[in-house]
Amino acid sequence: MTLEDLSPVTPEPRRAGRPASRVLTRESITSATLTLLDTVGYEGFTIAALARHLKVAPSALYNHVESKKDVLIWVQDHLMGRVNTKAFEDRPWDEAVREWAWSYREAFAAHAPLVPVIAVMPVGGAYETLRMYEEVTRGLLRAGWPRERVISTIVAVESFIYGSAMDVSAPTNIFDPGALADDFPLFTSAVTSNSSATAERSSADDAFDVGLEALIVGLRTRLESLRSPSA
Amino acid sequence: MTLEDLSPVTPEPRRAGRPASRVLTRESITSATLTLLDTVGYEGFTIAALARHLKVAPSALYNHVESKKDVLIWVQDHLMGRVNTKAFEDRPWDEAVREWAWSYREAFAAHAPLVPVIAVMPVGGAYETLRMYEEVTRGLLRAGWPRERVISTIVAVESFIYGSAMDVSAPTNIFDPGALADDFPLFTSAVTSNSSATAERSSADDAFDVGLEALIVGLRTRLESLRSPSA
DNA sequence: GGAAATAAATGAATATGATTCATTTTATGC
DNA sequence: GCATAAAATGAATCATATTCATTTATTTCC
Repeated sequence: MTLEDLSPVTPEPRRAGRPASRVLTRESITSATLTLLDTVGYEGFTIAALARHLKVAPSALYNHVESKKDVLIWVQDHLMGRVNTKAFEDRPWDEAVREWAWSYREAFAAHAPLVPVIAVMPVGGAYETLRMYEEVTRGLLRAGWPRERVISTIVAVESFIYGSAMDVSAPTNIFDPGALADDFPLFTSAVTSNSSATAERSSADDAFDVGLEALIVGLRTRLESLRSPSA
Repeated sequence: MTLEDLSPVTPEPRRAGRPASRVLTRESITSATLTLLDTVGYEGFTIAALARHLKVAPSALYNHVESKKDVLIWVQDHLMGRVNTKAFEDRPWDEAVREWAWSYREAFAAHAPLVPVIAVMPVGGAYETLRMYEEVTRGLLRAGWPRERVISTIVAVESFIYGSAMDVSAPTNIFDPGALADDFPLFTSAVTSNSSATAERSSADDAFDVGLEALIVGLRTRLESLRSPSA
């Protein structure tokens, strides 16, 4: 037994070469990334920091991903698992859309930097993402949406969700016109009135509610007109 | 006259020290950035490349901006000048919102990487941005929107626009489920039907139209209920 | 009108971070 | 049991943004 064996802080630095049992898996990498993001945010999320959390050398990660972006893709698919689609099983479509949309925004509100990535990422191979879409599609079809209108409906609501998820991380006083207030009096007074009107919930929650309810009303009208192709 | 003076390709390398007339201005930097972005896109947009276009040393730019992000902020405010708000002057609010939203999306569709920046950027000091908001606010107020509801209405529509602007740059086959098609049959068939349904316009345009029209219908309902506070 | 301060350029570091490569060790397939 | 592939280390490498010392010109102030 050497002196090193007595030190509890530095277990044994792993020597080079393939270890007896694998240290890194998709799951361990995804989970460490989520912990790291919670701690240091997206600015502090570096390959070096992730490797440190996983107790491996940075280069070890490249046996499992091709780039840092791949890690983020794993994270985003994982987060899709938190999106609640169960109301599509047995509730009216509008209620289900409401529940789905709120949980979808919630899942990504704390991950705004992922949103631009998700928005343009092909879904092939992203299991959780496809599962989510499958369930939403099932719900809309059962409610009577024509099959060829399902995707555009989903994309429309999703676009609103993505924009709203980014809005959550905006500073509360984002609309403060500052020194230019006098040049833009109408907007300035609207901003002031808005602050007093939304004392309770956050301004972002309020706008999301407004937009989502408007979308649902509009989509209901659309569904009705699609089912009675008279006008 | 030296030999160098005869070469048309290499004018005179500017020597160190403040030049007689300034080379860099907010306008020259913004305009060179737009040209550069058109040429090489956001991946190729580096400080070195921008400096090359402007025929200055990279470090010269830092006399005018604090960071690369500042350049993007100038660009985004510039692009806001392309957003069409004139219908708010004399058209019904729903028509004006439609025109505004399409032009807003158009202005940023080719600049998707800016969207996450805009979405969380304080507007103070951004002149074109504030001007745009002022005119939208004027239009909504004139149409009878309560002042304290204007901001949440704008944010709701804007969130949809931001999400949709990112959607434009998504690959056309983004929803191809690939090898997992058999596991998600409903979604897969919806994707197939969607492709045939939107042969003419792009799928992104179609979804934007669906969402925007739904939003307008829903907002109209909301405006009516706000003006007759009976129910 | 001249000195001091400020602005705006150059060019040479510097810092950070992702990624690559050679090497080592171990597991796995035949 | 051997050949091959997988999975780790550690030491480069590379791309980029940013900083710093220096130079020159303009502007400000007495």
